[in-house]
Amino acid sequence: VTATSDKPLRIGEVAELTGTTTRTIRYYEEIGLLPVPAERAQGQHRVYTARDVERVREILRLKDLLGLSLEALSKLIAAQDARDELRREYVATEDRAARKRILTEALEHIGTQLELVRDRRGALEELERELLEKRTEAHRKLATLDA
Amino acid sequence: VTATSDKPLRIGEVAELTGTTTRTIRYYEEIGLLPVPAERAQGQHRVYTARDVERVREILRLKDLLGLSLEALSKLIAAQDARDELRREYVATEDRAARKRILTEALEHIGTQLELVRDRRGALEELERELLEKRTEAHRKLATLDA
DNA sequence: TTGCTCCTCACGTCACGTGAGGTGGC
DNA sequence: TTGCTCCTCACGTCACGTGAGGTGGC
Repeated sequence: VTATSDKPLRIGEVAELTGTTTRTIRYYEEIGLLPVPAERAQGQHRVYTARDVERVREILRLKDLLGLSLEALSKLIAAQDARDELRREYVATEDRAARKRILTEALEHIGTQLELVRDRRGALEELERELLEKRTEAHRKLATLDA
Repeated sequence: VTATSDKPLRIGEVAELTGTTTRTIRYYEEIGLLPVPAERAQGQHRVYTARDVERVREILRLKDLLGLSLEALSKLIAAQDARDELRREYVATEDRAARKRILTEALEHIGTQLELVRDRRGALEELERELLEKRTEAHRKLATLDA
C-alpha cells in the first residue's frame, strides 16, 4: 500500500487513499495537525506526498481506535515530530549518548501508546465476553424449547 | 455494582455513577435515547432507577468502544427495546413458536454486535503489533549501542 | 476548449460544555 | 431557614458536512 512511488498527489486522491474527505484534510491543516503543504499561492491546488498520506492514516487511526480528541492527538504527534527532528540532528553527529537518550524517549512514548491500546482492548474483550455469554444463554434456551 | 437497592436517584447521582455529566443525560433524554423519567411537572426534579443507570452505562460504552453515533445507537437500542417488549408479551403466553422466533432474533442481534466488537478488536491488535515491533526495534538499537 | 477537481468563504450540524437566573427538596 | 442540587433557556465549541460561487490544471 505504501508502495506508491512518491509522485505528487492532490487532496482528493489523499482523501480517497485514507478513506476520509477533503474537508477533513483541510480542517486538519487549519488546526495545525497537518503541515501546510509546500508553497502555493492563494487559490492554487495543494500538493501532497506519500508521507502525508501515512500521516493522515495515522491520525485517523489513533482518533478512531483510541477515541482521542484532535487536541490530544496534536500533542502526541508534536512529541513524535520533536523526536524525529532530534533523531535527524543527533544521528547525523554519531553521538552515542545522544542516541541512547533519543531511543529511551522513544521507548517511553511507545509505552504510553501501548498502555492506551491495551486498556481499550481489555474493555473490548470484556464487552465481547458479555455478548458471548448472552449468546450461549440464548442457545441454551433454544435447545430447551426444542427438547 | 448493580447491587444498589432500587431507591430513586437524582440526575447528579446517575451522572456520577456512570462517569458522565448531567448535561449529557438530559441531552440523551432530549433526543429520545433515554426515556423521559416518570411523570413530573415542569421544573421538578427528574427521578431515576438502577435500570436507568444500566442503560446510560450501556449507551456510553457502545458509543465509546464502538465509535457509534447516537443515531446509530438509537436504532440499535430501539431494536433491543422492541425485542424486550415482544419477550414480555409472548413469554407471558407460553407460546413455544413465538419464543423460538424471539430467541432467534436476539441471536441475530447479538451476532451483529459481536461482529462490530471483533472488527474493532482486530484493528486494535494490529495497532498493538505495530507498536510492539517498534519497541523491539528500539530495544535492539539500544543493545547495539551498549555493545 | 471542455470537464473535472480544486479553491475559499460561510453557514449548518452533532454532541455536548458552560454559564445565567431561578426553584425544589432533604 | 439555609445550602446544595436541580431546573430551563440559550449561547459556545469541536469536528467536521454541505452548499455557493469561482478558478486551476490535465
